[in-house]
Amino acid sequence: MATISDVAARAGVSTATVSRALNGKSTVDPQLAARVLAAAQELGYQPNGPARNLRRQEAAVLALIISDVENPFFTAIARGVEDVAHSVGYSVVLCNTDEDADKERKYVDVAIQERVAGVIISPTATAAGVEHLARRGTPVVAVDRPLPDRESDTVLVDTRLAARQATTHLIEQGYERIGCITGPSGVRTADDRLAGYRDALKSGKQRGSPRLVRRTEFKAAGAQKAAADLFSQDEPPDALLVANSAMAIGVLEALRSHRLRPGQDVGVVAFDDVPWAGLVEPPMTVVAQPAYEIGSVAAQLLLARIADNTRAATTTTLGARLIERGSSHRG
Amino acid sequence: MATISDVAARAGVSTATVSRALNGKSTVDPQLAARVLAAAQELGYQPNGPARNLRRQEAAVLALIISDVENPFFTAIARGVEDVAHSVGYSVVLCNTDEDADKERKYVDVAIQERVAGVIISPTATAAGVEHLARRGTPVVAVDRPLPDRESDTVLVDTRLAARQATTHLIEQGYERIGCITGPSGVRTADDRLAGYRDALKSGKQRGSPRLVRRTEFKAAGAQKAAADLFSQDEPPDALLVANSAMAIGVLEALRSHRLRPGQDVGVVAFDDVPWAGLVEPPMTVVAQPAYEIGSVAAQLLLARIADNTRAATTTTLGARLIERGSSHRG
DNA sequence: GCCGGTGGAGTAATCGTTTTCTCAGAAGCT
DNA sequence: AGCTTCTGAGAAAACGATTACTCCACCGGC
Repeated sequence: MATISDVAARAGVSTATVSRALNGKSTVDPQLAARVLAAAQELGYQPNGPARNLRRQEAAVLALIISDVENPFFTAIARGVEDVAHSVGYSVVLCNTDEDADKERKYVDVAIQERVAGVIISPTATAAGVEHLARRGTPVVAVDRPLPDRESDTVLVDTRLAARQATTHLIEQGYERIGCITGPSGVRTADDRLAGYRDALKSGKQRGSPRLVRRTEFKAAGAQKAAADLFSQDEPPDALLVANSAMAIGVLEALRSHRLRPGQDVGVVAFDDVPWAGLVEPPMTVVAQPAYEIGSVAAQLLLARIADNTRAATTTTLGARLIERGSSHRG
Repeated sequence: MATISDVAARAGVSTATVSRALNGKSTVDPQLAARVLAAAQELGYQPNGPARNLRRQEAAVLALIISDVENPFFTAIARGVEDVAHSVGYSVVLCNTDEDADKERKYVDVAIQERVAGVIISPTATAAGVEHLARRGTPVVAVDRPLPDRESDTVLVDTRLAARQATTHLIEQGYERIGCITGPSGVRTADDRLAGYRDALKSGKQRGSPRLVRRTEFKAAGAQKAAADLFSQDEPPDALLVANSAMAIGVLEALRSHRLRPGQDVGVVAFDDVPWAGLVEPPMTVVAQPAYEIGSVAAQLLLARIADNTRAATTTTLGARLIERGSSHRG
């Protein structure tokens, strides 16, 4: 593997000049620069990243730590981050925590060890290890959920309001026993969606009941059980607010096996506008979150903070949009 | 940020001893080792990755270069890779090429520059830049599609056979004008699925026709147009083999807008068993590919090759499974 | 008692860049 | 002409780990 000194030798200059020429730094005689470039080309020179990062004390890499690669919401965020990052020459490393505090801690440590320039994270309930980042001074942006204590840049969706609007929509459609299936207690988005649901019931003069609420992992299997459980009660719900798209799959399966038709028998609104939402029968009413935008905004904030870490921490709250389809209409 | 010499000073030993103690190398007096560990703990020491990688001439990182993070098939592969890699202490960097040769080339260069230990890639049609990897001696495993000329470890699905079986299934169900919507020419999986489709027609004594075949990007939008196009012909197809799940979404949308019922009017089989396949009406018949297994096998092969680069290149071909649901039955 | 072997720890070289000095020569000014 | 200023390029010092050597002390065998 060719090194910078091979290039220097071939071009008949010092390594310092090669470095300057290749990085377009300061002023190098154009003729020399051309010679250096040619030499590098001929040797197929690829700079040694670790050496560069060691010297620079920082890698042009952003770490994106999310809780589930298989959730379309997070992959859309990833795209938003990537597009922005790449446009300014940063690479993105995607890390998958599976909502597991140990994995999260491990990835945070890897991020620190590799001296990434910054971290975008959707923290687990405990936000394990993020204080290490703070200690080291690595810029952090939280997405989807805020960090518990640390103040940092944060990009959120007003998910409580969105949940409220979705629930209000169900009330307006005439549903009278509206249930809610949301994520684990302690996960902020899960709590917020539940809170928004309750807000709506209260202002809609409906009485809520713990018997209409279930909490489980953000997965299909858990939601299916929860829904089955709800529908085998004496007074089952006639509508459901579902906190994400994986859960929606479980709920729809449960409805099917109970021979309940979405819309007709049980109104359904779920979070996240997945591509297949329009294909089920009837099409599913959803709360569309601006996932791509979350990612791109987060990346921009992170880059700004990398450039200037003295900026005050900001919180950006984006709006969600209710997309009405058949699953929330009786007719 | 604490360095290894800070730890050494605090423990009253040399940096060499610290390094040995922390890496569990050779023999260090247990008492000393304990002192070192304590010192590291107290200082919150995190080794400097770039420095280590520079010296070791290799990073404990695998690059996974795929063509679409939003495709569940590829995210499932990613999980397979991750699980294996992490179990032996490697990290995984996920890179998204969007089927774009330039991005692919760029990511390959990044992988080389960062001196990753190995690369798993689903190459674009041109496999841009992979020869750089070969030149540098970086181990490579191809997944989903083979590399054009380079011989390397490869993990494939027998997608041609799967397409043939799926098409034969449609023939057996009594469909008589079976069409095919597949990916761009030159993409191996797209070509193979088309070939398998033709194999089946031939042995089923059905006459194929170019008017029943459409090629487009592996995306919903393209497939929707293609399907709309097919159905507005004089003699439209009465069944379709669809080459991936994103395309299936486009096809189902097109069917809906033409008021054609899957199964009843038009038989449908699509590749990839996505979670929502069972939820559409009627449930969709699919070809389930062992995506997670592709990833885990690929990671194992890569790790083996990292350990011993003299091994002969192998090709592993996994089978796919047809899951029959309602969309391919008339009744 | 001497010598080779060995376990355990320190010294210092090394990885390949970037970047700070340093310096030579050209150019500009009076 | 003599002085400063400026420009461009080289020499060499980092960056922080790993590891090949070296060295010391101790042990056992003869």
